Amino acid sequence: MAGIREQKKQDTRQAIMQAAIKLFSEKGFEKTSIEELAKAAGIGKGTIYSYFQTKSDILHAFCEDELVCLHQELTDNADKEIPILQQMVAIYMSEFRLITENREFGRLFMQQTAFPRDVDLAQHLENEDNYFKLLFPLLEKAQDRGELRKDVELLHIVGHFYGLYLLLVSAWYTGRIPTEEAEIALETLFRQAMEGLGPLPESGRTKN
Amino acid sequence: MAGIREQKKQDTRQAIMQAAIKLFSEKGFEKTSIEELAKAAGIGKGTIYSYFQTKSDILHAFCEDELVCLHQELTDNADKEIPILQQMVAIYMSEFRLITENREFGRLFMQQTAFPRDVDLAQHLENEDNYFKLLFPLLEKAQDRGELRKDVELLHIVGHFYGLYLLLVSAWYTGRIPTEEAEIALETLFRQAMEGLGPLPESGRTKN
DNA sequence: GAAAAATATTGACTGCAGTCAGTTTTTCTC
DNA sequence: GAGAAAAACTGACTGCAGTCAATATTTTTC
Repeated sequence: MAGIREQKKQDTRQAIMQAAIKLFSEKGFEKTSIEELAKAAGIGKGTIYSYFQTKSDILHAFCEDELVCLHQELTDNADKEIPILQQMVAIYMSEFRLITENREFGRLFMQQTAFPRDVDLAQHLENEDNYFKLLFPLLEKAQDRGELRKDVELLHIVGHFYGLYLLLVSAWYTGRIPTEEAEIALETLFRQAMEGLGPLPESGRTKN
Repeated sequence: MAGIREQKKQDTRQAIMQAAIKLFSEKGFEKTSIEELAKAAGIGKGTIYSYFQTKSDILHAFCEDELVCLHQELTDNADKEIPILQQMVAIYMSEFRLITENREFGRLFMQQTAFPRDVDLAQHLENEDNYFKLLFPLLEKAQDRGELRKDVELLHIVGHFYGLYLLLVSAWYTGRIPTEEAEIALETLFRQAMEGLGPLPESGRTKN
């Protein structure tokens, strides 16, 4: 049977990830060498490269895993009846917390996620699609409740929120938005997105 | 007098930039080594590092220069009376063209610009401030013409547009938006931003 | 204009990411 | 279960980014 080999592969991958989390957290990403990492994981240097293409891939894989869990959890447990604005803020804020928990990790992850190398595209698109699949139902419900326009594609709506999230993270890295103001800033941006930047119609703004 | 030294410094910097443009264009960024670059510029390897902190800084400095010129030119010559939406599309599209002209350059530039390393923060913030100063007058005029809400901070408006621009570039790198659809996509996003994602008030949407 | 101080330049050196030819381990075949 | 085929593992090796102690050039001082 094809059992031992598969099992070992899982174990090795796990060992690399474990060692990576430990060392990256202790010494930082840059200061940890692949050779150290290999030693800590109890394998040879070359082996790492049959599991991950580059050093930062290891980090990225870890973040990706965390995010997938987080998103799944959030969308499963979310209260789907509260206003979509609050739902989106909640989802993106927990992503934000994960990213900003470790400044250095987060930067590499965001750089790779927002502007991925061509080599990583296939993987990236798959992750992104899964992500959209999680958000779409929430947005559809919101459309049904009349909170969102129905004449705009869901993909565009997701994109819109995501763009503003990118801005938030960018502004955090430049120091324009400090951690403690992030949530309020995101809410403000999302509210602006809902209401529009154009002039108020004479009937006044819709709220929330 | 403090002339010869200053002059030489200018010349050397220029020589590095020239050599960089040439080699990066011919062989690509990754394939060009600092040693080659130094030889092409007629200086020693170490000297490069007293002008730029890292290899990608050289690229970044080049892009930054180009963008500063471009923005100045655009905002000077722009027709300040056409709808703000068209103005913003024009400005960001020329930035987009510059970025996407060379995929690899552009990626590094965007990664650095959106999520800059802490070492580069001071420089980055200065550039960003200059950039805002160029856009603010355009937005203020638009507010006066009644095209933009006056109860939203200019910084938030700029941020909003910039976030959507980040999204566009990101979507281009993932292949979700092909080059030829970029302009229409950006216009759509910006229009959505103006109109809002929330439900249409009974009086109907404002147009443009 | 000579000696001293300040600044710029240099390339040999270090450390590490990533490769690859050779070796070991697992699976398949009869 | 022996021998062949396939897959995984390994660490010596390569190439390059970035450093730094030594050297060269420019400016300042008297």
